Amino acid sequence: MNISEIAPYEFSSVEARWQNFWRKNASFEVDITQTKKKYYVLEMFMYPSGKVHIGHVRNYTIGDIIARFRRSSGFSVLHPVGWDAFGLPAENAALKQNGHPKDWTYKNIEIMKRQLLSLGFSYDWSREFATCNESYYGFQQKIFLAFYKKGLIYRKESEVNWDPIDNCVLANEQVIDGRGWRSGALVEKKKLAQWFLKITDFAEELLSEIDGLKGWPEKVKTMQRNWIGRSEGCVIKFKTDINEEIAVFSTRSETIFGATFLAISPDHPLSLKLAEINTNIKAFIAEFKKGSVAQEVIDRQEKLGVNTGVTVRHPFLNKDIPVYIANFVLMNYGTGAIFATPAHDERDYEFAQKYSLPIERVIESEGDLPYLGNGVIINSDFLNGLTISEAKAKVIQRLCAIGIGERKVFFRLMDWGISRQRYWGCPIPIAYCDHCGIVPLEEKDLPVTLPYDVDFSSAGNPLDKHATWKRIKCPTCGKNAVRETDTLDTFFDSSWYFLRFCINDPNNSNLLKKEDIAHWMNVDQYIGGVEHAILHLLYARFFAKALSKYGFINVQEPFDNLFTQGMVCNVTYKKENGDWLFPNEVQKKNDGSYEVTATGEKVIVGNIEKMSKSKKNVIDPDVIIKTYGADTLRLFVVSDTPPDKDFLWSDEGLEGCWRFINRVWRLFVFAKSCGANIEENSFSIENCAPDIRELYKNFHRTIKNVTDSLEERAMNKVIAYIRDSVNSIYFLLEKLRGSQIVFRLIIRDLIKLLAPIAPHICEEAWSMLAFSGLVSDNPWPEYNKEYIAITTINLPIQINGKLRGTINVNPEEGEESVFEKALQVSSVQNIIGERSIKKKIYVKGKIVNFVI
RNA sequence: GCCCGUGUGGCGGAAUGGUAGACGCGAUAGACUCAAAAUCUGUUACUCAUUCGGGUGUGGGGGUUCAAGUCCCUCCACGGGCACCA
Repeated sequence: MNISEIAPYEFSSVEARWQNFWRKNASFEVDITQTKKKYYVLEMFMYPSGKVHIGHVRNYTIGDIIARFRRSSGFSVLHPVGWDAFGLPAENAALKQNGHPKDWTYKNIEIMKRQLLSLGFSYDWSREFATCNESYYGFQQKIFLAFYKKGLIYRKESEVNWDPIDNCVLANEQVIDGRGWRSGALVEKKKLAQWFLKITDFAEELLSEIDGLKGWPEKVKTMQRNWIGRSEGCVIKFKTDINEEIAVFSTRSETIFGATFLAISPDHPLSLKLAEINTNIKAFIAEFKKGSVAQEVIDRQEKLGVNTGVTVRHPFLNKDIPVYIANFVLMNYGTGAIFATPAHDERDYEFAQKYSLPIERVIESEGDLPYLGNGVIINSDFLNGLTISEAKAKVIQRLCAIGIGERKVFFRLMDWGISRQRYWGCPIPIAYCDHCGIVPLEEKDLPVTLPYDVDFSSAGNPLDKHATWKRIKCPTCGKNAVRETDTLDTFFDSSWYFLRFCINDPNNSNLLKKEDIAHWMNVDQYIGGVEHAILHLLYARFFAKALSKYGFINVQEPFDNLFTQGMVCNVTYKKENGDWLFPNEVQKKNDGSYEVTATGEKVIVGNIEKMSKSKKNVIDPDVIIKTYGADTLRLFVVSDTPPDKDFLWSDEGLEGCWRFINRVWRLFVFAKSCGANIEENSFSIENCAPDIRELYKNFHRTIKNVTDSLEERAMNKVIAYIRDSVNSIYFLLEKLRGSQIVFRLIIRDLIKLLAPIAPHICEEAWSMLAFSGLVSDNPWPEYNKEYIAITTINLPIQINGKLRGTINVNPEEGEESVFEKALQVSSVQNIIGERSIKKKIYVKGKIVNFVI
């Protein structure tokens, strides 16, 4: 048989066949009775938006490769799949298409599930659930009640984006340039009673335990640390001339002698009080209240303030300093008040300049103010001459001693607002009774299910407008009451789903069985986008801690290893008028430029950007799977680029992977034609021809390299090593025809090595070559240490650190003998000539270097 | 502004302080073919010599070392995160 005559690989029927086989045989279902060591692989679950995109494919392929690798390495691998199914887009789509969020969501799940199946992922489908399933959110309501009863959930007034025309609350993404997305009205800040989760109770733990997360990227840990933002400082009470105290928080207490004014937040109680008697202040606060709560607007704001007329006494100086209301002081951090030291703080400096307030230097330095660096304290009475840290310690001690200071730690982290004025979310199991107030529902009344018959035709929360749903009897007194009509933030849903996957039958079980959780947790490998580095991962960590504290489970940190994959990018194409074009709408011309295929219009090739619908630089996985098969796509999305880096789509690269799949296919078919069903134990490598022996030994090195690279999740290297060994096999193809046993052994292990990446073709080859069972069930190949031991090396010889030749030596050979051989190399002799050698270096098995 | 990260051929990228550029893409040549495609086999950092061979090269500059892409200092560029947090 001539290898070039082998027909192309018929992926389509093969892939469908094995997908059906795995599904029918529940090949990847697991339970806790298995005696093997457990391994839990989890990819961040998907929002059912309607279509799987290439970014998902990359994420889930990385996960599947790890899952399949661990499985064949002898682990019992839990690899579940589910849907993060509540959320705003379903409501938007329902509005647009006159449909229902529930129908829209379940229809999308069906479509996307079919897509996932067509990629051959090794999921345990028996554990699949969506967060909008009653069994899931019903249990979530139990968690809510438990947290509520423990005081971890509370109700508080909080600001929201309010659309005054539609009379409804807007999510941040519904505010566009400060206006409501539907009405176009200027969005206002409005206070509304909302539910909060006291995540700040766990701030210290959430921060300190980041250090123990050895398997997390440093970058993510840093982001979480910054987000929690612990700062140590001192709260200082200032006496005012109106018989009140103002408490300020400072981390720079050593600069207190430079304090020339106090600034308080417009939301500070004193501000509000003064507003009642001072129209200037009232106007200032009113102006401040306008405008959006959106961060981008706040960030660009100019520093503004108003003098209250109130003064405070400086604690150490015989002087009074004014109190200003300033828009840059935040009520929700620290005490909502600061002492301002313009000489050593940029914001204070800017404010002082604007309002012509005095600026007094208290840290010695040269150059312009504000000065933020280190130095010696000056103009500060008992602090003079001290360093910053000495002064800080001394002044805090003094403030505490005279009873106006207190050491204090504040966190940037704020409590998590969990209520949303939306329909498509988990109902909050609370009743409001005129007699009893806020009453939690009882467990027997759970789940509180979402009504299907809701009206989206007018603005506002459909649950609130529903005729009957919210009217209930009070669980305590039995009188008429109403339900809470807010639903939970979808981050709440995704904060514990990984625990639910541990339960055998998550759609029917009403328990979070401790033994199941104990068996599967922690997640050994979690994989997802870095966009969830802060919120989702922080909330999930918080849930694990809170649920453990209240006895539901016993898990401290849920994710042992975290892997954040890069984005999938592609070039963009535009018409001259700026309209974006899909890649399949353009074609390359002979001169290398592009034109619109249909019309011949000129095409501008734009930047490489993250694939997104709006820029139309998307690739439809379905089309790729149909044209090249799932294995080719899986191979492509992890080849070349390391999985944590951004991946650039290229049609040529994809073609290259398709060629490689066919190249190995031909190899498999060729191997089959060579026959051989000979037992391994009748084989001795010493009887082989030298080049075949070398090939076989090198293949063992490939096994090692592939295994090591998989351990470090470097799929690009895995593929490089496999390709390299395939090349070597091709090189000796005709000789291998006469060495069936070696050939068969190599092919057998090659199939195993490739199987996690391209499972369909490998399963097919495994069965075609009559190996027993499934390749998915077979153990990972092991390498023979003797075969990879190096017996001769090509030793580089350097002169003054420059490569001048090589010699073949045994790595065990003695130093003197190596030098002798090295000096005989003609290129080395030519350079050394008559010169004397000052120093000879031999690093065993590595290098020779002569210094002349 | 602060905190991370990254900088290597035409491109994606390899390289426990020890032969820089594995593997792939692209390019290019040969074999096969009437021809093309596919396939198989070469070549492919730059540069001078175009024969042996030499020189230069991992963002720039400096340093440590027998030896630096790798370690240290410094500057530059790009990417990301946070950003009135007192």
